[in-house]
Parts: sequence; C-alpha cells; structure tokens
Amino acid sequence: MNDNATPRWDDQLRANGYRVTPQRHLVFQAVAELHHGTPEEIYGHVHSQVEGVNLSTVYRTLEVLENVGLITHTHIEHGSPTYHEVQSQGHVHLVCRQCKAVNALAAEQVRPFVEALQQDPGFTVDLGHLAIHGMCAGCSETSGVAVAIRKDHTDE
Amino acid sequence: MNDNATPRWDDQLRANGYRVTPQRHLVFQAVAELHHGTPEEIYGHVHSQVEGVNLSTVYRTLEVLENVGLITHTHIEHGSPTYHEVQSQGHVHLVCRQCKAVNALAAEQVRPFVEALQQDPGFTVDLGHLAIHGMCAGCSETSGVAVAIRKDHTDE
DNA sequence: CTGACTGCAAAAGGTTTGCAAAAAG
DNA sequence: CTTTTTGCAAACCTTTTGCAGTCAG
Repeated sequence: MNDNATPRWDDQLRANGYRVTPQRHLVFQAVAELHHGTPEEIYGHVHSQVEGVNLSTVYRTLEVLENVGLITHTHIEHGSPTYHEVQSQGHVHLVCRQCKAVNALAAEQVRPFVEALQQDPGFTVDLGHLAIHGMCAGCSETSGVAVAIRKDHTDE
Repeated sequence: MNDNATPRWDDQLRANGYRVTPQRHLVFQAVAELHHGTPEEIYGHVHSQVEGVNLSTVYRTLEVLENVGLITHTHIEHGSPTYHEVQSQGHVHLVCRQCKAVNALAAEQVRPFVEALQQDPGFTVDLGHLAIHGMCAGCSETSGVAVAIRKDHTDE
C-alpha cells in the first residue's frame, strides 16, 4: 500500500520545502523513541539529551513533522495530545482507563471494522488518530466488576 | 420521546449523595439539548436561557454529572473535551477531519469489532469514549483523492 | 546572500482553586 | 442547622505569537 517504503525522515522535510535542522532531528527522534508522548514529554526527552531547544520550537516542530506526514497525534487524555511516529501505518491505540497503559493493535485486527465503515456510512477511518478507551485484560481481572458506574476516581 | 419530563436525572444525583440544584439541572439540560458540546458551548447554551451561572460552576457540574453517570466526554478536538448525555450509551462518534461534522454510529455496527477486541487482546471497549476520526462520505467525494500529504495548514 | 527557523518573552486560551456567601436537605 | 454548592477572582497550565537574531541551503 505504500510505494516508498521508508523514506528518509529528512527527505520528507526537504521534499515539502522545509529545512532540516538539528532541532527537528531531535524532536523527531524523541517522538520515535518515546513511542508516544505529549509535547511536554517530548520536550523533556529532547532536553535530557541536549539543552537549548525551546518549548515553542517543539510545538512548532511537531506541527511541521505532522504536516510532512512523519508523525501524527491522538487525544488520549484531557489536556495534551499524544504524538507518535507514523511508521507503523495502521496501528490503533488501546488506552486502559484503569492503568493508563497504551497498547498498539495491529491494523489486521481492525481491518474488517474499517472496511465495514467504508461500506456503510462511507466513512474513511484515519487509523493513526484512533484511540480506543476501555479496560485492558489485566485490569478487568483485577478490578473484577466491569460496566458499573464508578463514582470514585474520575479523571481519565 | 420523553413523556416523563425528568426521567430520573435528579435521582441519580441524590443517590450518590449530591444535591440537586437549578444550576445542575440547567447544565444537564444543555448537554442533552446540544447533543455534544464543549464546556464553553455548554456554558453558552446555559447562559442563553438564564444568567447567573458561572463558568467554573459549569466545569464543576460537568464533573459531577459525569461521576454520577449521567454524561460522558470524548476528545474530539485539540483543546476541549466534548460532553454528551449517556442515554445513548452505545453510540460512536464519527468525526470528519474535513467538515468537522460529528455523526453517530449505532452500536450495532460496532458490536462485531468490540466483541473481537474482547476476545483477542481481552480489551473491553468503552463505547461512550470512542471517537473515530477520518473523512465522511461527502467530503471524500468533494476532495477527490485523499491519502496525499497536505502541507497547507490542516489543523487538528 | 536570503528566507526559513529558533529563542525569548509576553499573550492567549482553557481549566482549576480558595473563600465567603447562599442554598439544599 | 449543617454541609454542599455557587460566584468571583486570581492562579495555573498549556499552546500560540511577534520579533529580531541565526542558520540552512
């Protein structure tokens, strides 16, 4: 489904008229290494290696990297969006509301569903953006109960 | 639809030890009427009917209503979460990245997928939280092809 | 050399919090 | 009457923006 298997990250930038800078390299690396992280986390990661990269630069860079198609973002929590490398085209996020763990789900397992939506409402799903909330296997066992309304521990 | 003006919304509150106040009634009504809205929108809706309800009260009330199980929220856009009544538990949001339209998808169409996840990774999906991003039928036609990388400001 | 990119600092949203007054039960 | 809830305003946090200097091409 993809002609250019893995184009160099910097070519992706140049191809779109953007310049390649050390800051952009650092931010992209951070996103790739963290697997998924908020702007702040990414900023932290970058800072832990080199100093001198500004927070606003991180924000601007994330935007650029996303425009170029190197990364995407999803909304996992309230405040901040979560960015992740786009490499694994079709992977979906499974977010556990209990332990907050975020696991990836192979595109394979989602395909039938995606195709069904393509058919019926004619909706084209953007897998990179898909974050499914719920409870993971581990937590389901631990907490026993399931669909009950919980009044303690709000958040999420 | 509802011959019974107030099904049990206030009982839900009392049952959990919360007090029933006009502000809470207004906020709950607003959420129900708007179908889905951000805190601000809800605040606006409430204000358009009565004045004297503070924004912070709206925030606190949304939290309470969610704790009690009357409403839920999803993350549709960057900034603010979107709240909606919990009545239609099993409906999923289809968010078009082009026209920003938000359509509901019946639980029926999602069930096979949900059950599949229950089986394999043992993940219990929380339907109320599910927001699927992509492109709706209408926009798919209009904009022609899709998967191309867009470098012009595409927000979200 | 030129225009895109960065850093800095200040602005802008959106959400939360402390407190005293008002209201619910 | 007691305890929760509200309004108000200030505090907070996260994200955005204007500018001038710097750097990639």
